[in-house]
Amino acid sequence: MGGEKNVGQAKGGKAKAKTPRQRLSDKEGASGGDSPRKSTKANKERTEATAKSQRAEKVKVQKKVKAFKTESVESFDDDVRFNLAVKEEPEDGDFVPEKRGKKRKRPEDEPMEGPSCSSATPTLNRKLNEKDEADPRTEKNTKEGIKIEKKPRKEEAEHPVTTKKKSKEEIEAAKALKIKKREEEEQQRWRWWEEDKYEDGIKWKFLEHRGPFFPPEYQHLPDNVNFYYNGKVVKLGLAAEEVALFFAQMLDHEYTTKDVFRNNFFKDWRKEMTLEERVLISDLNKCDFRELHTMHKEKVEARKVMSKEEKLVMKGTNQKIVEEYGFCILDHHRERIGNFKIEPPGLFRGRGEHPKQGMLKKRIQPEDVIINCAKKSCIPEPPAGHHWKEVRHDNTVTWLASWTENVQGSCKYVMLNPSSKLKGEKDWEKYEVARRLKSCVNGIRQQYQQDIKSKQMETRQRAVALYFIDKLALRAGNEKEEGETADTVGCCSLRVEHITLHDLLEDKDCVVEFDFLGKDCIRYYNKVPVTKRVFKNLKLFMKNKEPGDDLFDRLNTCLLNKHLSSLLPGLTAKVFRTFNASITLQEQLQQLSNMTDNPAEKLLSYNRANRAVAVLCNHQRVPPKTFDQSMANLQSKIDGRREQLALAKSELKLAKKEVKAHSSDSKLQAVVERKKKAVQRCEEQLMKMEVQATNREENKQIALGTSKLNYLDPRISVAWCKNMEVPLDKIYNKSQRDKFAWAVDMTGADFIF
DNA sequence: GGCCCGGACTCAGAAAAATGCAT
DNA sequence: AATGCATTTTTCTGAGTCCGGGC
Repeated sequence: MGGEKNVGQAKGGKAKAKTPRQRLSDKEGASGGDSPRKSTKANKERTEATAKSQRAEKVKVQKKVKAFKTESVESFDDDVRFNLAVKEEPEDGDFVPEKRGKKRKRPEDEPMEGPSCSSATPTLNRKLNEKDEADPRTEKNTKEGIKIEKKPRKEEAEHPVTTKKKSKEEIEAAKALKIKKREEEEQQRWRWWEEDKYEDGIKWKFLEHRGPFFPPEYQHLPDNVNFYYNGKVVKLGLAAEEVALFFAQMLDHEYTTKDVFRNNFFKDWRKEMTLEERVLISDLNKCDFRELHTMHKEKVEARKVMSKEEKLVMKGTNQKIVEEYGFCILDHHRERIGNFKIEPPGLFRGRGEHPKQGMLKKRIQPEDVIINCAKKSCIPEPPAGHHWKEVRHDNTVTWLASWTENVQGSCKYVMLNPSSKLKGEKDWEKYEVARRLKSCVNGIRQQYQQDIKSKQMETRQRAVALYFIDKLALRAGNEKEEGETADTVGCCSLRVEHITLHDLLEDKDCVVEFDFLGKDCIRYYNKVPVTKRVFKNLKLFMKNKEPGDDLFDRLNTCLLNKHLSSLLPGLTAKVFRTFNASITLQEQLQQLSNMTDNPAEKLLSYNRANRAVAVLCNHQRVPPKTFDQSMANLQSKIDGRREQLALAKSELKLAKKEVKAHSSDSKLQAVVERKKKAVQRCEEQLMKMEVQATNREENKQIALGTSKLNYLDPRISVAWCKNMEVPLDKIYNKSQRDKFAWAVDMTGADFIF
């Protein structure tokens, strides 16, 4: 689990959320910070391991990818990313589709009038019913003008795999059908990127959905499964029993060994008990959940070994739920909802040393849920006997339903799938802002270099922070309320204890050593040479401060972002992350890949470029438990193949000899050809496996997904695929292609970020 | 007029589920 | 063809960022 990786080992003690007024000026003495949080030895060792391999990985990537981050001491100008010549490109500032297709006007009737409730059956329902009879994919428009873009994800269920054996033709036919369907799907896709945008702030004109899906109510345990307290069977009431089961289910998890988790759980559990239960059960250590735990494990196991038929039935019922609740109608188009299921109750699992871990996350009732939909739409029915908290019709927001979660008091939303217009449009815009930054980043960099010399302390701090955000792609670092969350920081909230200054380290001058926990308690460890000016300023910022004091005591994200938006409308700290990630990908792809490479090598290059970004953004993962094993397996496979290749080669030699001996025997010639082919095939396979091994090893604790999904302008990848003649599905899987449909459609080989 | 608080949205890794692949 | 394991994809929900409204 995540926490294990990094939790609590980075330097740093307690969070010290300060209001700006409370902040110390750099001249005033600082109040005493608490002693740094102690970490267990085991934890520490884990950290070291992580940090070490992280460093190793960095070195590796740098070497292999020709140092995307040069460790140059002189100045940041030596950083390759900073030297990027701004290429002249057509200014498409106004967020306009780049090519393909003229703008298509929205059909006149489209905006306002949606389907209305006046008809007997709700629109969504009717749509579904129709679907059963006729293939809706063939009908472009219904009476209401709703186009069906998407079929349920799993086509197979419509054509259940029969138990009869399939002939080759059948398989072929199925394949062809699949391809055809994909094409049709593609044709029916809502090409929103070719339409005009709505006026500012308006997210939709019509929205209809069935409301969220609620998890089933809790059922009592079977009679033969018992909870024991102090060795005696105790029959718990429904409420207490349900919560007990939450804990029992997690018994294998490290969480249940943590004091904070156990205490929070016990406290909240007792609240769910009857008076009697509460009197009796006063010590968690005397609780025996083992039977509940076993039952749970058996249930999981049983699900695994279900028969094919049972699995199919399950699949069918799930599909029905998705069909009914998983889609909405937004401005005449059927769109997939992202999280239409209400989160079931359970125990809160925070990341890292979260002070609230183990608390009870309560069951959400319809009475807690606010529904958002169009006035003229068919209002979703609450479950029988219930009512909604509120039904509103706010088209300036994108959510369909929301509720307040009890542990942190924050809002939760039901929103659309990444493939939807609402998400896609925003995504596109994000990359356009990043591209705008590209065209003026040199000026901004010059300015903050100047600002570092400013007389104003605030300006200097802002400049240094921005330098870090730009150079290291750090997050902004909002202030957090102390004691409410795990102690993590970003750039603006860095504390003195999170950096160490080295005048000289490993042959480099002015090195800043970062060591802190970032988002999700992922440790950031990096040694970075900086300019003399930055170094001197850091020394000054740290003067007379305690380890727990803020490094940038005159700065916060609000101030920083205000400044940034004055430089370029829409510019915020996080745009730098997007920009630097995307530009790094583009440069790395340029440097690493060659048209003459074979397909496997091209993919390796892509992955390496992606990896360079993931390293930059510090996207980590826990190496899979089976990593070493699977690596060894692959290696032995490689060895096996090598032997095979050697054998094939010697056979080829022999055959050649034969041919020489009995010159021009056509049969023997054929044998030689066959052997040649065998050798070639062997070589190819060996190569492929070796590349795979390299890729996997380099990827051991780097997570590529986050950057691919959230930071890399998909148009870079699409253009690369076109240039390199790599099929797009080698890079993006189905849902990624759906998410980036706008980019796939509009991007040509000539795209430059 | 600034600051603080909460709403709305993006981004994040873990875990579950599905799929692929070897035997 | 069935099984079992590895890998990939999807789901889940917590953790950030940023902005605007109200005081």
